[in-house]
Amino acid sequence: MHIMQIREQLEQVIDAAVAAAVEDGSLALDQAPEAALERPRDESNGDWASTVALRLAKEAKKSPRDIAQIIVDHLPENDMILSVEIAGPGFINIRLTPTILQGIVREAREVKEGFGKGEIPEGQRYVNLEYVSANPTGPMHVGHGRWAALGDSMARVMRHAGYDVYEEFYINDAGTQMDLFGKSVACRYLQALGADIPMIENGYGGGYIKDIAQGIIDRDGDKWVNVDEQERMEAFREISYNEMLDLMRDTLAGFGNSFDCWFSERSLYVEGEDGTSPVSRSIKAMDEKGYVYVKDGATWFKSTAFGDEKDRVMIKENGEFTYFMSDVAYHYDKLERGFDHLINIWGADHHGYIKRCTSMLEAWGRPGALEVVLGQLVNLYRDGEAVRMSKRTGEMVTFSELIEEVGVDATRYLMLSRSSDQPIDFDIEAAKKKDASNPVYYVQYAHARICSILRKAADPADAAAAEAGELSMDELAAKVVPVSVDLSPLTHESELTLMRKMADFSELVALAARDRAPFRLTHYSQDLAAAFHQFYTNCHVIGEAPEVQAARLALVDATRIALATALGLIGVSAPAKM
RNA sequence: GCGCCCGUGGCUCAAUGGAUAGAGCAACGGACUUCUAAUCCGUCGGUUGCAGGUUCGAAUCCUGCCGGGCGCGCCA
Repeated sequence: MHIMQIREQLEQVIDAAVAAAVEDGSLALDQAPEAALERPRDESNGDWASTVALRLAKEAKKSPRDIAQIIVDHLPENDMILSVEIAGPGFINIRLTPTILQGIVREAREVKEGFGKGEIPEGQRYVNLEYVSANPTGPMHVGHGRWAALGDSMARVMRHAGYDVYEEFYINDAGTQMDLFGKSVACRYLQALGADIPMIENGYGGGYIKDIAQGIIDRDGDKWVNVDEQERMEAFREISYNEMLDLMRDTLAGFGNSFDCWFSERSLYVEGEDGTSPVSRSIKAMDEKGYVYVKDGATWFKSTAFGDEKDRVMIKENGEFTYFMSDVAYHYDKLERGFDHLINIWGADHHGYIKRCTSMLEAWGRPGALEVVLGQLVNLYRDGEAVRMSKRTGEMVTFSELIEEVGVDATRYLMLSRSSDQPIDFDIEAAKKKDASNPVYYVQYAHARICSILRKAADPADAAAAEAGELSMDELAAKVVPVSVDLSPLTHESELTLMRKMADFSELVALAARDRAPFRLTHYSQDLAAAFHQFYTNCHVIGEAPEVQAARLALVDATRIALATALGLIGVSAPAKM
């Protein structure tokens, strides 16, 4: 039986019991209630519990415990339920037969990395997920690292749950900031070649600007000194832009991100053969609905029509476009590209920007199409001391430096281990520790232990092949124990606990996807690892009676698959050895 | 001032409106001649910021305070 079916089948059993009770007059109800099944937090309260009796008390005019007893008395025959008991104020606690739980082991081994996959109807929508979108005027900071981890994991989790997700990086390569960037580099260039000039106002002060300038000197020498100022700025702007973009691509690729698209803001202003651009088309579409007007020489979007606190300027009095104009065109372009749903991950400091953006989608007749996930910021510490994050003084720790020092796995795990609406205090020294205080190693260690068992149980030649990388763990496991092995020996309490935890996986993935909350996977992977470590302590595998050893090997392998899949969804590696 | 987010053991965090609020770290005490001790077991630790309200039931929902973070441009 498939995991997702357990809940559904239990619901049917409860529904049938209620219907039977109504049928013979033991319960008086106007309409059929929900089965109200949940997973009790405390295992001693069973595998599943229904609160239906508690909810029905008022309508049925009986005490919850009496109702529960009536429902239990009417439960139909079935092969899933081992035992039922009424507890507390009227909970109906259900314990599943070991056979049902053992089915999880077989399923995991059959579907492997597809374990826990879902197909929710909502997921049929084509989702555009835009995140990081750092300005190409400097290296990424650690906050961007959090969005990189969050966005990537959200995409993975949502895909696993059945969504069709397209990952996009928006490059803010238009506007005055880019010019300032080019001017800043030009300034450092001239200074390095002996010019006694001050840094421009509002220029970029980071040390990397000097590095870029020095790179230009190394390549081109002083050939830009006597060039027209505007021409020099533009040339330097483009050189620096490409250098920064390459840097970001490298950093993100090294972190495990893979964007389907790097979208250039500039492209929004480019006219096609028909003489229109996303900018012109987006305004036109808005205008046709009556939400555009001109006042004081500027062109406005009437966002107050949708509850925004004030209308927003798209084209300034002087004819320049605002940053907001780009976003109007950008979101319109996404719709034109056929996305059904848009998700943007933004830093919490952008929350004041949300209303005007959701308003534009409403103006185009697509209310609700834009969803903004706000992430709180990252506070960096080193041994408890706050690390200053000043871009101006160049004192900041960049994202790539952080990855280099802490490592991808630990960085990802820690970045994802808190809900995105909570700020993270990220301590670099704590993150580097490879001991019990660092949960990522706890989880990975469980996986490594499993692989070790499988190698030990295997033919020495196969084990050697696996260590040499010639045989995958899936292949090794298949040789060690067949999928069809008899699982009935798996009845030890530690084994049941482990299987119950695995049975939670698909619902957890669906929840994490629905709530855009990949942090649940970190908690889940820790729980699963804990269940395995306990099993490991309590149940020996190799050297047990043949049928017990075989069944336990299957269980161990299923755990490996579940752990590797869970870690994979947060982008953390599952090492075969530690 | 207005708006958004957040207050849970000493620390870091959990808990689709459910049962006795759970884990880990730290502290203390145990467990390796046996598949990896990066592990396991136990003890200690709480008026869920405060006060009301909603209901069979509230850390969770509503209102008001207190405290913290962020935002309120024809900037990007």
